[in-house]
Amino acid sequence: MAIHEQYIHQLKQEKLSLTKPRRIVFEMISNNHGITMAQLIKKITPTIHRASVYRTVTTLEDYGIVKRVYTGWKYTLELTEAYDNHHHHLHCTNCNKTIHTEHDISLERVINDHARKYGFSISNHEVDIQGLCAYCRNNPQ
Amino acid sequence: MAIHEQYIHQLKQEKLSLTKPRRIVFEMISNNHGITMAQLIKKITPTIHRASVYRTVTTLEDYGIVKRVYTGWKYTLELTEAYDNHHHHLHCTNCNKTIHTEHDISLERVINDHARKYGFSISNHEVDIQGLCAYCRNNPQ
DNA sequence: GATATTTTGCAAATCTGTCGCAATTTAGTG
DNA sequence: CACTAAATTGCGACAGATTTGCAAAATATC
Repeated sequence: MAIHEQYIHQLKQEKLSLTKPRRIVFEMISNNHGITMAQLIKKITPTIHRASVYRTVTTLEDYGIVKRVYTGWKYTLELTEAYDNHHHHLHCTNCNKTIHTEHDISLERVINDHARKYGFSISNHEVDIQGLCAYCRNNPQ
Repeated sequence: MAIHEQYIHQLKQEKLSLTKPRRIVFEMISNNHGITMAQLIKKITPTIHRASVYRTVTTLEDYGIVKRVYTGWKYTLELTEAYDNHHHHLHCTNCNKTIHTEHDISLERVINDHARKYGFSISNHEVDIQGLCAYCRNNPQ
């Protein structure tokens, strides 16, 4: 099922109206994984008002459709695992690009074990890795 | 060597003056791991001006002495690995407390392997785990 | 202690996110 | 398709967080 249909279906399920902001914000994020709030607002103002963008993102976050991913200090927006594959982020501090990694089962397992040692039950986790990407390593300066 | 001396030594090395804000901010963070910016400012205002606190934290961050750790949306301040043991964070979404975990060599290894698959060389990484702590699991509601 | 340099304090500006409320849009329903 | 109730938006104002320019003060060096 296309994520677009899944989305509309979930909205209906949750008794949320399908409004213009909700259509555009979702489309924007799903076509621009890792977009920042500032970029998002810039792109769709004045079609959609700033306040509505914030409200929409918050709503979609509450319903587990969108999430904020912190990379260092700023955050970017992505669809959650329900709409996209679970992955982690490699952020190159030189060229500033972010690589989205493939799902890695041993990483997941070790993280779970780590938390379990403390009697902790995980609902969610993020791994934020910073360093140099292959290109920047091989092309210094 | 006491971290205090290490700090003074590094400042000199980097040709940074040892000023009152730099002394107090460092001391505050090392004695209050996980303090928030707001708490920090509250504690040392008006001795040190807000703007100087921000500037100092940013400087110490640039030199790898202090780091901001994001837990969900807000961040807290800590000394980096150069001044403290490397660890990760278990954030309980119920009681809102954060557990600082012990160094876990297999977790480190898996994270390194994960990044290496992409030709990425790690300089730094954070693992942010959210869920329920042992206490809140056993005492629901 | 004099001097050059760095850093601070301050006030103003900017940025980010939130709020109340009237006007608009949406989802049903006949 | 028109009608109505409920949900949601746009807007402007607002609160808090962070940054900036610049003159004054503190620091490091000799």
